[in-house]
Amino acid sequence: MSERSQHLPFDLRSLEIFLAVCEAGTMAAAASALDMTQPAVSLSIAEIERKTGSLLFDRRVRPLALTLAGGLMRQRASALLAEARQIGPLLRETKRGRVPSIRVGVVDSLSRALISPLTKFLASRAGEVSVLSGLTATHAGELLTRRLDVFLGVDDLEELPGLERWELMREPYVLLLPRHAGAIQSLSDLKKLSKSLPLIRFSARSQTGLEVERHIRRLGLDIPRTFEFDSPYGVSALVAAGEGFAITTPLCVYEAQVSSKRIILSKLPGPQISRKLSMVARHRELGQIPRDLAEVARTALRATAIDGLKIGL
Amino acid sequence: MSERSQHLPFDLRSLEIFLAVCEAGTMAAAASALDMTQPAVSLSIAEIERKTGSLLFDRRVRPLALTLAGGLMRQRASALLAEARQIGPLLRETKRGRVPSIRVGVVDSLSRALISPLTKFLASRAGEVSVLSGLTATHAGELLTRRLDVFLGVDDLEELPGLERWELMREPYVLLLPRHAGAIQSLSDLKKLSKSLPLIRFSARSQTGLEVERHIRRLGLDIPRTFEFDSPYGVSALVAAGEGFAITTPLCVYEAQVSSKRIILSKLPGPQISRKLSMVARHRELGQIPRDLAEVARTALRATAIDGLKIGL
DNA sequence: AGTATATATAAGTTCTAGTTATACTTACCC
DNA sequence: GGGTAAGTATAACTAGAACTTATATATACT
Repeated sequence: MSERSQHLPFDLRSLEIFLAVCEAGTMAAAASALDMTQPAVSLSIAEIERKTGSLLFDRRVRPLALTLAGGLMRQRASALLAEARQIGPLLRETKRGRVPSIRVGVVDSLSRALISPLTKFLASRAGEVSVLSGLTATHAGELLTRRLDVFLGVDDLEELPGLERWELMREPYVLLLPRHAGAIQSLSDLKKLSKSLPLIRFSARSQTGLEVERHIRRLGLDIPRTFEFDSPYGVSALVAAGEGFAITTPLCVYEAQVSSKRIILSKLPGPQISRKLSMVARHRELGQIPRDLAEVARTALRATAIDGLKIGL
Repeated sequence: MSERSQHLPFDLRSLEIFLAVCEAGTMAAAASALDMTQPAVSLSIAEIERKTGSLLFDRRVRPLALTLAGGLMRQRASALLAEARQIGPLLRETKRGRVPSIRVGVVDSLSRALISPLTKFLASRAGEVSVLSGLTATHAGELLTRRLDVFLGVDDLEELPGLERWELMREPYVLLLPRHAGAIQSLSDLKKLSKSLPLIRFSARSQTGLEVERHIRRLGLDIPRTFEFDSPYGVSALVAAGEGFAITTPLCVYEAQVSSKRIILSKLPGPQISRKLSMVARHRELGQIPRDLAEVARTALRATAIDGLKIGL
């Protein structure tokens, strides 16, 4: 009961009545427009005034004049009702399996491979489609704060509850070398290479960068930090320019679209590592859409990976 | 009764309950958070679902999962409630004679004279102040569609009901000539002038332009249409450049701020005409504010008109 | 001032949102 | 797989909000 006091000083019905009075100019006219009696309208207005503690109309004049507070209430109330009235029809849309708007985050290294097929699919399931590129870590935060509905990236946020996850594919980390570099067969070849050419790195802000770094330490390589990039294009472009070599993945290379004449992909010597690409959405909020979306993404990634092979792995 | 059917399928209270369930994950938990019983929550949710015709939760799983429609409802409902909760506090602001936001239109030719004093005054009466410049005709439309609260211009919209009007001042139309032109004493001097120099006009979209045009016809002058401008600056600048002469007003000239070395203001020969500057607001919606605002505007215009005289009238 | 038109108040009625009590589901655990 | 704990739905009831009719009071117009 004590809770009730902090409640809203009006409900949508009373706002409808208030607006009807604003339009009609008198309570009596509003009452007949709303098909109710004049005292009901009078009481409803009086109730809002009592609960808000503000007079909305100046009763000393006829037709009624809005007070300062009343004018403000009119602006706000009409906006509020307009939005409220949209909701019902929007809900009905979802019954055809369509959602009014959907926002998807795609990690930079997949955007070239996925943006077009995802958008095409989503257009059939949503009225408004936003596809945002960026880092997985950023997207994870945005998913949790509801600025994104789904993201596709390299972290499945295993530790967080309330999410649904789909594995899209795994891809191996590989060596990306300038065409002129010799073949790298063994770990000692790699160590030698790292003396003559710098390692072009993914920044530690990216999940991929962190994994590469961890692996380098595991291999016992101690390579100074010279170049680092947030984006797959930066890494591949520098390798293509002969400025260094990189540890990356086929899809990252595909993403960058650098000329395949200037680069070679080769197997990483020593223990193999791979990265897992996942899709993450809030638990059961989008019905069938995530499941279908994951399938579309898998198909697109498989197709791209096959193309990616042509680069020369 | 038949009316009731087209009503909104929820009210603000039921949205609060719905959101509490979304956050709590179960109806029972939401009920205790809201300090009510579980069946009440269950019934409230069921009622929204019945009225919207959309299932919001998937009951076959626990904790409850949002359906497609439920996810959408969650987004919309939380936005709607956030706005609704702002209204109460905003209304309270108005009790100190302050209004949360006010939007004022000022006709271009007064903006230099008025913008600073009006803004200063409004800052004491509103939390958010917008002052927009433009043509009176545009502002009139915006006033009626509630995108403006007040405007100051050259039309008092006499024919429209539901508005309050304040006269700010009258100012005479005058001749604006390049410094090198000879004195114009009589109508025949003016006719002669119009053979050698073009008339720089206000566009017919502006109220001032229409009045000037009407007066020219009344004087029997037939002057070809060469230059026309929406803004006072355009007109004055061309006169200052020696490209023509104009029929304008002191405040329009002041507005343009062209060098007084290049221009002369002189009395219009023949019958005198003047323009009336008015302020218009929707009837009794802003309390005392319009009355005070009009006084501020009058003071500012008088001060400017005296300065304006120094230009050389 | 008198009349017509609005608004406020009073008293009674209906209907809704809440209650308690209980039956039914789902999830989980041995 | 059956038993148990936790959650949800349904039924029957109640308090109070939202309306109603009836009537008193205030404002505007002539």
